[in-house]
Amino acid sequence: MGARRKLDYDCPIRDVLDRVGDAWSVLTILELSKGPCRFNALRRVIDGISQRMLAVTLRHLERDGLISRRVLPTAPPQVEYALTDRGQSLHAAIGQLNSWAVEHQPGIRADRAEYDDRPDVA
Amino acid sequence: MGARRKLDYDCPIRDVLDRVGDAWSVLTILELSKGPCRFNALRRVIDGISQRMLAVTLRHLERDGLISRRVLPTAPPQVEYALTDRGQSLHAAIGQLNSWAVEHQPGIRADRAEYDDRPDVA
DNA sequence: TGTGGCGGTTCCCTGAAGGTAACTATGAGA
DNA sequence: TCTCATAGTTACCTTCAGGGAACCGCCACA
Repeated sequence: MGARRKLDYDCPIRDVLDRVGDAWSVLTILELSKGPCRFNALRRVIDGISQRMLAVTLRHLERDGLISRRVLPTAPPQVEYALTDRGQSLHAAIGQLNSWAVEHQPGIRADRAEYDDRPDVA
Repeated sequence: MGARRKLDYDCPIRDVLDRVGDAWSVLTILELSKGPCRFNALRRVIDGISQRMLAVTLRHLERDGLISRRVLPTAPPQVEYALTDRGQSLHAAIGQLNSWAVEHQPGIRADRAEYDDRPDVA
């Protein structure tokens, strides 16, 4: 949140919004919901994300216990990320929100158009 | 979103995240879910919000058809904001997310503490 | 004739988010 | 031997969201 106001008075939903309000976090969770994935593979599939932001995002998600990080004992060591159970459940919750979005998007779009069209500068 | 990337490829959830990812929008919806409220009353009760951000937030919510704006024919005209049906339903969806947050916050907090404590700079 | 509340709008300026690019080490393959 | 991929980290720089303050017209009250 741009506003670093402390309206985070221990409010639980602020914790989740800090993740869910972040586009990269959501996209990353969506990707990982399809199955485990490595760093550069994620980078290639999450269109437009920078190396730095992917690293930062993954660290945040890992810190919150939403994803797991596993280093594979391969030649150049590869790192596999996967959703934890908690991450899965958040993915489900996001799905709920997504359903709401899908259901209401047409109406929202229409209202926006109407709002933008009316010249009631009055 | 700081990133003005166009990962908004018509993705419905981006629309809703643009509102839900915004702290002020959520707080405003939460306040209005208790009942209609006027501008300055909202300002007083939403701790820390600036006049400008309240105006901006209300306009966004109104544009998306989540709240209604009604000018009362009083002496100094007062303006009453209220959740629309769509706003109510979003409030419900936020409630779902809130439940998730409340349920998982202890675990998240614990994992964060653990993550921060371990000095595996290795 | 102020002063205050109503509901905003406009300006400027800062602080933080995030992009870019350079750098790290290791091993495989040409 | 040179180059690529693996997974990051770090420094630098730009952008823009949002805070703060000033300002608006209007009316009531004292």
